[in-house]
Amino acid sequence: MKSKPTSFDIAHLAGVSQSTVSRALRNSPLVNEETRLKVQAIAKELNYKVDKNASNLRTQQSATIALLLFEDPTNDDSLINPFFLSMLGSITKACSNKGYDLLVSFQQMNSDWHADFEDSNKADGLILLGYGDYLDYEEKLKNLIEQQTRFVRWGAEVKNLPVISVGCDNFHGGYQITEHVIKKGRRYFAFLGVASSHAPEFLDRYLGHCKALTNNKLTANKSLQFDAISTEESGYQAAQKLLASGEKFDAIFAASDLIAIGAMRALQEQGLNIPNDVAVVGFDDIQIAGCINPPLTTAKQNTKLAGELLVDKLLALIQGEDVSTQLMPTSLVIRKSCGS
Amino acid sequence: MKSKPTSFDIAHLAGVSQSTVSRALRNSPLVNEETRLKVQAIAKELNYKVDKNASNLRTQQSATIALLLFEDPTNDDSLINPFFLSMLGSITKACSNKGYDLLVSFQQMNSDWHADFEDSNKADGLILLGYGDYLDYEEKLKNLIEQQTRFVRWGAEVKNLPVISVGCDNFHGGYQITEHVIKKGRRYFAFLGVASSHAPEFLDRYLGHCKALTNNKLTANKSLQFDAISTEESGYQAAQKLLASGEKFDAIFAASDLIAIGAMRALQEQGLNIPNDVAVVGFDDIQIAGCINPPLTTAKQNTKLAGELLVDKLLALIQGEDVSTQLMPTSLVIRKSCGS
DNA sequence: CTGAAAGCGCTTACAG
DNA sequence: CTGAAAGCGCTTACAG
Repeated sequence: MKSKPTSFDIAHLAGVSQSTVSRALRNSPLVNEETRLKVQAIAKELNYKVDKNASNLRTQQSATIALLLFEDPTNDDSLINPFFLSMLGSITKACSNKGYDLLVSFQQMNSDWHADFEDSNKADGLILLGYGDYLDYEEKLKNLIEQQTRFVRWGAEVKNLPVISVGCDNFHGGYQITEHVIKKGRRYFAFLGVASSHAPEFLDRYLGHCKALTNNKLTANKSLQFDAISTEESGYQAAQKLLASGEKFDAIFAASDLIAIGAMRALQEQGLNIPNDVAVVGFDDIQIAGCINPPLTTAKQNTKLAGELLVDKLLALIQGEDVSTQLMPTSLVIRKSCGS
Repeated sequence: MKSKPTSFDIAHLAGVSQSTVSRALRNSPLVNEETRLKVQAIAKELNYKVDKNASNLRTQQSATIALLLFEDPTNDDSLINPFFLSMLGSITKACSNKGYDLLVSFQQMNSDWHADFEDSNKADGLILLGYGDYLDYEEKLKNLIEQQTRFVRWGAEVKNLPVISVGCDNFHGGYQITEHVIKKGRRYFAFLGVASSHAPEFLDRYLGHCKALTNNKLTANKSLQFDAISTEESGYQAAQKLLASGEKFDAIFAASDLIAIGAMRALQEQGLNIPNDVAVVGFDDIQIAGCINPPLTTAKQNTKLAGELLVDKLLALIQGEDVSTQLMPTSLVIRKSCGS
């Protein structure tokens, strides 16, 4: 196994200095055309590649972004939430379009996040993506800020902290989808999802939901709100509690598609027809949403755009530009689960 | 913005040499307990992190694995195939369990794969994952071997090349699922999927399928095989060709779940009942498979195990150990689409 | 147990 | 346009 060629090997073969090789390979205008071509030809022949560790060490940057994907530890699925998986795909693509590498690492929300700091060392910046108890999370954000780590995150806007977020307009999304179902004639809405400051995104969806109700002269009944985190199982359990409560309802707004899917399973097990007996709507528009029976009406979050925005903003931040938080609109995807 | 502390800063503060700092931080047994604790305390206080570029340059390794995810360019979905997304998740988790970072990059199957070589420079090894025309792909494998790149790949065994693969026993999976449907009383099987050396995995599934037919005294009718790549749309189109062909069939074996889902859409649009009129089975067991209507019977590929095996084998390879190709069994997941 | 020193492979001011 | 040289921040033989 011959060892990898270095720029000195090429210099030797080309009969020039190592400095010139380095310049030629970087397409420096200082280098004579002829010399450059000669050097590049030899480099190609030897299959030479610049050692990134050396060049990064020298230039003090890495052309690498780290993605921190964290999850609520109460979710013991070995599967990652499909919504975040979709974000992961879109971020990966956006990075490669920008010529950046992407370092991916998983974190438990309740862990020490040692890795984030380590990663911040191998990467020029961080993208934070995941879910879990927001109050735990906020603590970690403060740490990152203190470390002067450059990062952006997916989620609701953070008040009182200098953090760049990209997220969806959860309030408006919740408003819009609720209003749609109201127009279909439903009156008694249950909400499945944590609606507290522990889950700001869900809370915003809930507040939009409530606003739509009151604007339409309906009352938001707090006894029809049941906590759930974003898993199918949690949605199933929340729907069972709802059914056991004896409360009257003809519509369910689930804070995420996964919750909606679990709720639908619970309802169908009870012999209830969706949407005739109960309309069900979700949030996210994960890929499964269109394939289940009945297909799920939902508020779509544009993951492709989201990934691009996150990467663009982080790169701008790294360049030292001014960057601001951005809310994206959601779009209503009407399928059969809501009665039309 | 203060610059990052180095080991010299710590040495200065601790009143020891920089060498000792380095040793202390690496928990070298050579260092006095007391000195070590002192150094580590200061490092923690300054929020010092070892510069990976420097240490990697010095040690000539990176504790990083690169994942090359490539796709057939004919698939213009912005979404990644859910099966590979699931593999991505499992590989990411397996890497972090082993203390390795994962660099993810997308490649177009028809591109030059420049990045693979570049990545091989930032990473200790490569994992190849994706689909596309196998014949194009083989050429690239030869290049990698020539570069003496250490890599493992997901897929069918490669003959005549020294390549480590981890894959499923596609032949047996195809056999098993076909036999199950035969036992349900079906006699006329269509196969949707490319069945040629351009797609070795699909071909193996097809061959297993044919073997099950002949072992059960049925004939594999080549006019009931329709090409499809692994997308919903391609499955939809293949099923339409099947319907238009006028051939008689009471069962479809789709080479992947995505193809099956597209085929089901085509059948249902024609008013055909699944499974009463036509049994449909797929391959992979992607997450959607259990949620569609009717739920899809399929041959499950264990992505969690696959990710772990890929990472384990690559790390063994990096350690210079002997590693061999491995086939994993698939497991039959029986749902309603096949008539039971 | 500790320190002085070499060197990993680059990039880039500096001098010509 | 080119070369000699410094230096990025570590790790680790070598000497004590």
